[in-house]
Amino acid sequence: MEAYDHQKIEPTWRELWEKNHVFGSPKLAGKKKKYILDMYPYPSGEGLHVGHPLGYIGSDIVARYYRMNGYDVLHPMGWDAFGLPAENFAIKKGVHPKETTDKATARFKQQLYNIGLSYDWEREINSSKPDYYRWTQWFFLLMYDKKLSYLKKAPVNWCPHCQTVLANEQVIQGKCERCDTPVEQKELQQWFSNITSYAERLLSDLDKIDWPDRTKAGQRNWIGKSTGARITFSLKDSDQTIEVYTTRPDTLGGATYLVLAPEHPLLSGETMSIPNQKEVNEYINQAKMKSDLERSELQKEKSGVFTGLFAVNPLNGKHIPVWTADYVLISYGTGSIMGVPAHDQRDFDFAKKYGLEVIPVIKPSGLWYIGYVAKKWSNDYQEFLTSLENINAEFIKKDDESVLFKFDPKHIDAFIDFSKKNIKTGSWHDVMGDDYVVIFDDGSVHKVERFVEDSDVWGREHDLEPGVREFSGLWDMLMHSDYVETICFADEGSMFNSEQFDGLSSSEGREKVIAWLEEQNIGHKETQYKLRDWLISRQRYWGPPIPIIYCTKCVGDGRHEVVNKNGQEVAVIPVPESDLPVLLPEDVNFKPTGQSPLVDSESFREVTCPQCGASGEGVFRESDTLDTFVDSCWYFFRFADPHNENEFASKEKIESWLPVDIYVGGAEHTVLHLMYARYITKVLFDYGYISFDEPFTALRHQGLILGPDGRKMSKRWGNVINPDEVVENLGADTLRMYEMFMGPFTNVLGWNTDGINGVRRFIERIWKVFHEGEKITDQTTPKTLESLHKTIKKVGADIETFSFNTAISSMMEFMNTLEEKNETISKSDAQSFIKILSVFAPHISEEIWFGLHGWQKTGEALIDRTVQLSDWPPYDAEIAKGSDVTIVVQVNGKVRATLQLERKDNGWDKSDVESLARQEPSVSRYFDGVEVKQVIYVPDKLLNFVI
RNA sequence: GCCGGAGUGGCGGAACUGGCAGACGCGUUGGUCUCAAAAACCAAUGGUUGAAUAAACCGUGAGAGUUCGAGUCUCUCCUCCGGCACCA
Repeated sequence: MEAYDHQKIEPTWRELWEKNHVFGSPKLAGKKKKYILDMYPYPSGEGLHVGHPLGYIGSDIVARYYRMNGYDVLHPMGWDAFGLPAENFAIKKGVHPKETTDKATARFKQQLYNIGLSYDWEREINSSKPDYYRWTQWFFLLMYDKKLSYLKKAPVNWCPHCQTVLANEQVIQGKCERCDTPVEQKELQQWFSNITSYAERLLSDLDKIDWPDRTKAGQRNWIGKSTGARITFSLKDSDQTIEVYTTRPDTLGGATYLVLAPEHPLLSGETMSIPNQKEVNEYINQAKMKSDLERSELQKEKSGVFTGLFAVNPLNGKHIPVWTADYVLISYGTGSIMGVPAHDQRDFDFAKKYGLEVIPVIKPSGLWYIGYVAKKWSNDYQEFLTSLENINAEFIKKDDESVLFKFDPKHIDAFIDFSKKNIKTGSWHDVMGDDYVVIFDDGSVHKVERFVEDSDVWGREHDLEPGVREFSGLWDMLMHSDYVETICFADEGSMFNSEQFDGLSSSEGREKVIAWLEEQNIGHKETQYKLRDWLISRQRYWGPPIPIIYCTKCVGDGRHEVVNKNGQEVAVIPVPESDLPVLLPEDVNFKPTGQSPLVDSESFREVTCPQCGASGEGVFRESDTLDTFVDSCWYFFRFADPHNENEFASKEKIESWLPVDIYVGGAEHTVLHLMYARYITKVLFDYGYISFDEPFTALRHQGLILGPDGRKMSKRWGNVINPDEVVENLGADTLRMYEMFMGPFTNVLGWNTDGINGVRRFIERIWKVFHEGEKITDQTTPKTLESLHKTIKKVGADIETFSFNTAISSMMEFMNTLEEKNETISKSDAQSFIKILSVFAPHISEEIWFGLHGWQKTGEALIDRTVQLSDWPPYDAEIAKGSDVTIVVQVNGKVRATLQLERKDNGWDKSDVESLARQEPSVSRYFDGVEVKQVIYVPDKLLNFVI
């Protein structure tokens, strides 16, 4: 008896598979294809921990499954090898990024190889190699040619630590995604790509792809579509106007002031004079000093200054003040807003702070009244609370001293009634709704419409309570009471205080107001997106150089775009395609200076203008590099044709393999990579390069593996599990199976050393049964046969839905059955089981497979013999159903018995089952002296007596 | 605040279109083997009452509802995780 020795089995098979190119991916005419792709990794110097391969193992199983099911499968792997960590390491240690990257790549590859992943390594790609980034540069030129990439001076995100600009998507909560340094805003000339022109399609096409909900939601949220109106406000005593964007034109009547972002051009004073220019300038400078983070972190406390200007509310002609405040962002909409404090929380906070007018124009359709009553105003506070409960009041805030509540207006009379009885002398109760209703201690009831001053009410309140005397009026008092919490109503309702639009619902009103604005020629419907253009240039070294040459001599030729660069006029000359790649020079100083290190490379700087042939002074290259997300936005095309020297990939090969059928990777790429890749795909589609416009038909995210201590694996905690060690000690098959068995593929799970031993035990049992042949005879016993067919069915279905954990548990169930006394299996049925096992545990399966066939372990005829390329076994649906049925017998929905019956072709009759059930003592004992009202029967499943 | 996702034994988790809740594995307990231990194997394992492998009741975050029957459907609420967030 030969013990299971993974160290003896696994490396040998891996070598044989690789040598014989078992996992090659020819595309044969007429055969179905599956392109199953992992997000290609950044090869970090740290190497892999066991969490990294989780996704790779899952996709590998799926790839193997489809391969065995007769598909041509493309399952490649490559390296996202450009990027900041290697460069930062170079700065710190002086080792060239190329060197560290190549080393890390080799290590990664070895680690992945050791897990027995079925990649076609002949298609390996590396984004830092010239034969790859040549095409990254080509994509840039394509976008430039189609006016999709452009140079623009704009406020951009700048990371002071990394000394480079960042895309919006790389700023996480105001901080650099790499180093966590707060990001600054700088006005810089940068290369952008016009992804915003694809916003609508990027949004609507989400409907046609099979992606996780949260990922789609993340993209929708990032694109941030909103519909509303652009409204032009004219300024008092001036012919200038201010345009605002709003999603709530129905609240126009409530606009009591305007706010401009501090960066708004009007504030410079160049186009018109600003009365309070001095204060405004001070404020602008102050705002400039703040980082984005500071501006948003201080959001509780709003700030701003009055410009001295007044605008005219077009709906009611009121003169309203114009302010500037940094809660308004220049980058969204028109950079200015109308302040509607009654119906927007932010505007309300601002108005409250600066004492601006609040005019409500939307009421909540008479759905409720809001009231506030303090204990000190009531005779019996407890009784008052009980009365409130009797009218079904909903408590917003309730404690021993006071209560804030709301209730249905139909109870207003009841409220007035019990309030009258419960008011302390010298006090009053009040509620706010359609009206402001006040009930005084003498029983008089006052109703105030629209919160306007009412001398009766105000006078009485003033007389009754000393505290009231501090306030200048009714509104002032409301604003300083607990009502403030409820005065601002941001939902939809019906319009009032809005001239001809009174009585309309918000949704109707929106349309009508927009129509009216259009008639007056002072506004129109508008759609806005949060998505910004993609900033693609970086002032760093380790990336593909941007293939652009600037030439002063070509400025006048009228054929090239002219820009101002470093204070001089230059023509923008794209590097001709035949001159690609623009090689990344190696003789550079990596120190980040805020300029690309390429500036200092002599070999890089010296260039001849491809247009006019000039060189020397006045002709120079763009020294910025492309962001690594440009590398990764197209790499999945390259796998179809990785060695093509004439195109990024041939059209024919793209069409035969793409789009990617199943894409597997981390959820952290919700917006960055996945959005850019979709964008590039749409560009290629639009310009006729490809015939599809979504790159990834289906997307799945793998979960996270935490350390045994439940913390994220990290050197810092000393809880990193290295896959190399697991492979060494327990074997790649055990590692693969355990990672798939740990739990659902997408879950966050802790590594458990006991758990992996359980899987190892399972594998050893398989070895004992199949390799030692303990249970193999020439007959499969019926029970085992049924279990086998069930298992084949379930494993196949589970793989397709990424339910690997349940696939493995059904294989365990099968083994449990087979290992029961007297159960045996035939050789060919054993082979079927080994086939399905092989996608999870390829090495041991191959060993057993060869053993069952009596073949020698050699490369001879391996392609024809290997279990890896065998056919997925079919299952017999009839056998899988089983020979017996179990019918549950319930009395009033409670299980009282089960009937084990032989399966009948057309199922059991209700009457037969019922009479059998009635014979069961555990059922019939419930029938004494009661009448069975109803009997419910679900064929072959359940019988329920209702008594 | 908004948008997603999820709450099931001691733990990871099963449960198809509503139909035996807790599959499978870990852990735990008992046993076999052993001088002993480990490993391996066998058995038990949601909770309460109970001598019980009798029986009953309770059990899928909380509360209501629909239904003969709810982990699954509907409503309200709570908690946790993830993403976005002054986007007008």
